[in-house]
Order: sequence, then C-alpha cells, then structure tokens
Amino acid sequence: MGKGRAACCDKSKVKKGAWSCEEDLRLITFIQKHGHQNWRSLPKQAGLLRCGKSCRLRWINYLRPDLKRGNFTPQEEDTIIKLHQSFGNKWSKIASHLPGRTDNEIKNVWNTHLKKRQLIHSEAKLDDSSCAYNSPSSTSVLSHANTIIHEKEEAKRSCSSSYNINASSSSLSNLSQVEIISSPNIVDMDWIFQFNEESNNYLELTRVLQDDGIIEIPLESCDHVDIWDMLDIMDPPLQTGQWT
DNA sequence: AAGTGTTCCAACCGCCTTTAG
DNA sequence: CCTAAAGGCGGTTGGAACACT
Repeated sequence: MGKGRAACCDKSKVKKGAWSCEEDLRLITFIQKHGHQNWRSLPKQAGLLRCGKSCRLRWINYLRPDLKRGNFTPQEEDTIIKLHQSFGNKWSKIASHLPGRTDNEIKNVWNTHLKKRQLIHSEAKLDDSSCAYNSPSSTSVLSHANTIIHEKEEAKRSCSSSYNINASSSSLSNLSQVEIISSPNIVDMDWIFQFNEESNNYLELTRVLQDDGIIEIPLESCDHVDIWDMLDIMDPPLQTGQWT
C-alpha cells in the first residue's frame, strides 16, 4: 500500500465527462435488476467504464425514479431560502426537506437564482427602511419584481426539450423495450430500442418517422434524449429504503 | 451573421464521515 | 481501538446554450 489515500479508481481506465444514452441505460438496467449495494464494483458489473462515484452521482442526481423533474415552484424556492437561513450551505440537509430534489440541484438553484434574488431583497429592504413613506410600498413592488423574475426564469426553462417515454420490461423474455415518444411540439418521430440481457447489449435503436417508415440509427446518436421518465414507469429496483 | 460575454448545470475533485474487519 | 475502504458532501469548473452587441 502506498502513501496517502488510495484513489477511488484507476483514473486512466475510466471515462469522464457527460454520460451517453447507452451508459444511462446500462446503469438504469443494472440498478433495476440488482440494486446498488456496492458502488465501487457496480461499474465493472454493469459494463461501464466509469468510476463508482460517478455512477452514484449520475444515479442520485439524474436517473433515480423518485426525482421530481422540472422547475422549482415558488414554494420550493421559499423553502430553500428559509432552510438556507437556518442551515447555511448544508445542501443535503436542505434537500432532505424537499422530497424529489437533490442537494446538487438545490445548490445550483441557490447559486444561479436564489442568491442573486436574496441580494436584491436585502438591498431593497435597505431602501425600504430608508424610504418607508414611499407609495406604493416597496414590499409590494418587491413582490411584483420577484414574480416577474420567477416568470422569466420559468419561461426560459420551459423551452428545454422533454420526452414522454413508454417502457415495458418482462422478466420472462429477458428483454426490456423502451419507446421514447417525442414531445409533440419538438420533432415528429418516435424512438425505440431494446436491451438484451443475455447478450448484455442493445439490439437496436430505431427512429420512427411518423409518416415515412423507420430509419435505423446507431445507439450513440441518441445522446440528447432524456430518458429519466422511463424510470417512473418501470419496476422499482431491488434497493430497499431510500435512494441515497 | 458573426463575435463576444454571460448564465447555467452536470459532473468532477478532494476532504470528511461512516462502516467493516 | 485501529485502519482501510467506501460512501457522502460541498466547492468548483468546463462547456453548452443563450443573450447581447
């Protein structure tokens, strides 16, 4: 054993950066079937060239089925602000009060939106106390401004693409089929692919144009597809208790 | 239309804590 | 109790997407 802490994995042999659609599916399929008792050994068993920590992070922050996907509501944002006042940057503690939200997500929302808003608030409060006789009240102006900020952020975020996914899996056939149906206002096509557990590989991925038949494309080309909805309708994994 | 600046978030890094032997 | 391994956490960053000039 060398000096210091051993690396969690051999950095030269692991892939880094954004996860591909195939990697996501491998991870999902593996956890659905086997759970995640040991993150360190999981990548090898699942056939992933990733560090165990990376798999854990990907699952917890993005793939696990109990995640509440989508924008934070004003209520959730208020909760974060209040909890941050009591806990500070204890993101996991804050996340434990917001079911379906991850510490990473909350941290990002805080750093990108709420921190700024808090700053505006505290500055406005200073103005409010020095110009308390102004009408309409600074508080109502502030509240209005807050609503506008939130609406702008909502509009911006709602532009991101989303997909509806139908999934079916059968323990008898050793085959999982997932059909990704495009969002109606984005593109007019469906995606279908199958994972064969015997060969431990994907049999096919097809892009189905609604009018023009089927065009086969390689699996790697589906990197942009959001697949998390699939988890909502698949069988629960063999993991007991909480996801984290 | 092109170039530049800004925002946002997924993912990484490394430290701390917990657990198993 | 001690040690090493694994899990958990918070800070940071790379780069894609978007906004502005």
